[in-house]
Amino acid sequence: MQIGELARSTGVKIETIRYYEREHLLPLPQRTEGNYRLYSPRHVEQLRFIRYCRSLDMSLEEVRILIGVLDTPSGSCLTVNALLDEKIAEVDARVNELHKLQDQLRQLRGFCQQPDEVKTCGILMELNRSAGIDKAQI
Amino acid sequence: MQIGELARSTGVKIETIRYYEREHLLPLPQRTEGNYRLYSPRHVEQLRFIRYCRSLDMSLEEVRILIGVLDTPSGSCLTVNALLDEKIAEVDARVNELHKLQDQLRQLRGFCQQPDEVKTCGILMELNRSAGIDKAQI
DNA sequence: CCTTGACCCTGAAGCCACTTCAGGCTTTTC
DNA sequence: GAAAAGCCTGAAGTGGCTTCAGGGTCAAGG
Ligand SMILES: [Zn+2]
Ligand SMILES: [Zn+2]
Ligand SMILES: [Zn+2]
Ligand SMILES: [Zn+2]
Repeated sequence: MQIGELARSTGVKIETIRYYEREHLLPLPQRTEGNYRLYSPRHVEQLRFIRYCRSLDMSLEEVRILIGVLDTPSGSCLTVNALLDEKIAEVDARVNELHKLQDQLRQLRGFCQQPDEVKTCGILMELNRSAGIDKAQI
Repeated sequence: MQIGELARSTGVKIETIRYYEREHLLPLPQRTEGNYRLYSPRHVEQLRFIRYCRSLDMSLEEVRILIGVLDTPSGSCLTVNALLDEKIAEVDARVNELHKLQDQLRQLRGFCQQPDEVKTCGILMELNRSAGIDKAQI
């Protein structure tokens, strides 16, 4: 299976696959006489694993750790649990931030119901006012 | 006011201030004889405006647009409204994504109550299984 | 007068996770 | 035998900064 087919069957761009190879996240594939990469089902599996971890918002460094853990099957999985707990905490924190942001943005949007001139626009006035208040608070 | 004081009074790092200058987000300051930057209250205001917009998750490109709008006070503020609407939609979408992610992560975490060996860890097994299922779905 | 230390300067490179580009080779198809 | 599709490499670009290397400026103290 060459790189194009791997890309199609996983939905990962060719350049990304080569990038993962450079980053040692995918084992080096065999090569044809013409120097084309040749992948095995094992590569497909590992690439999917990487992408699934990425879809769970893990960094490549974290994926690297997980792959390392998988390669020592007799070790303990404490690392994995810790990694997940941290990730969960991060996501929770981010969601809270974004909830606040939603409130702020909606409130701000309310300051200009119908578009007027820039110099009287409630949004812009409020942006300037809030920037000033931040000043006072800090 | 030189750059250090500006940095202290706004909580923005010196390097970031210089970066904004390079990016034409802050007007060029005056210089002393020794080539030190000299800032006016106008700069303080604009820097705070930038940081406040950034705290609302706007990109520097979007901040640049807002600054441009502010510089033509007789124009209409349609752009501003559109920008905010788009931003609100983006944040809403991201919150939805993260909610799903929270569910996934918590469910995944549940697969390993107490740490066992890597080869029997429910989390790792589930990660591999899910990566495989994604394959079938696509 | 000289040195120390705080403060400032520039240009370049590093961060992450890719993406894009330039320029060229291999294989398949007509 | 020539075009088209596929593949190769190495380098640079993305955003929003941060960090680094290698300096220059300025006020205070000895
Ligand atoms: Zn919610
Ligand atoms: Zn308005
Ligand atoms: Zn939920
Ligand atoms: Zn476990």
